Amino acid sequence: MVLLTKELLAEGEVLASVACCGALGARVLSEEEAVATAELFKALADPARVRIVNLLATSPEAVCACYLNDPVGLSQPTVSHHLKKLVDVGLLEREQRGKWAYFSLKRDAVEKLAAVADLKGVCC
Amino acid sequence: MVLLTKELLAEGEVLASVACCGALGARVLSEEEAVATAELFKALADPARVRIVNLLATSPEAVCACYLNDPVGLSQPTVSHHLKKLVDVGLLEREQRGKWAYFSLKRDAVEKLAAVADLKGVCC
DNA sequence: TCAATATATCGACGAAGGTCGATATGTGTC
DNA sequence: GACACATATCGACCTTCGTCGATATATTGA
Repeated sequence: MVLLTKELLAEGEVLASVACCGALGARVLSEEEAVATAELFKALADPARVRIVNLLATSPEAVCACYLNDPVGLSQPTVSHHLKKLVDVGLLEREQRGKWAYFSLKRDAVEKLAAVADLKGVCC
Repeated sequence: MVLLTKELLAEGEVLASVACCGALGARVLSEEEAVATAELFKALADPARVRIVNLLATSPEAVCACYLNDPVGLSQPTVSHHLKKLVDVGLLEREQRGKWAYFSLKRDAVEKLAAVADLKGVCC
């Protein structure tokens, strides 16, 4: 079984789970699609990362990492760890501004997430 | 910090994470909302559960558990374990028909999931 | 070049979770 | 009631993951 993992991707590339997972209600998913879709949800399966995405979603502009440590309430290395996960999965974009790192939501990833999670009209 | 866990819920009640988590892009979430939202995403953060939800979403009617073991490709206890998780979080409905257990997507949970995942118009 | 600051990486630890075989529970049938 | 079958629970194992302190890397400014 071929899985979409870091080992299969060239160095520096993002996981980009959002680019290959299928809408949950559209059709029967292949195993790889199921794994990729789970990967996307897994990125949001932690309160700290939900908090980060929420903070970015409610901000009109990119947010400096230094403004995230306190609201999230975890140590700087841990927040950095979560930010990396969100970037790797393709949900966040990282921009270097001097010594600061700014993060923002990726438009296409956000749309993909909404599409994957949309099951309306399919069930019940 | 008060968390939404099984211990805080009366026996027989579902976790119902879908009933209390907030839309990611609407406003700044409280800690409890962030936890509940993560709980919902966590339910779909596994390929097997994605597969189950996908199978139910692409089926016009409730599906017997006995038809899920093979497509999911895991042992019967493991599939049962995943089904329980999905029911507990409020995404699935369980119906007993004779000796068989039938599962289907819960409409309100599905709508909630779509609402939570919808970030369009907020970011970028 | 050196000091200061922001961020990332490393290593380790404990908790949480997925999986299975064995077994218990529940339901219908004879 | 005894049996067969579907499903759930249990116990154990191993992996993954979140977290932190310590440290490395990178950027700015003097």
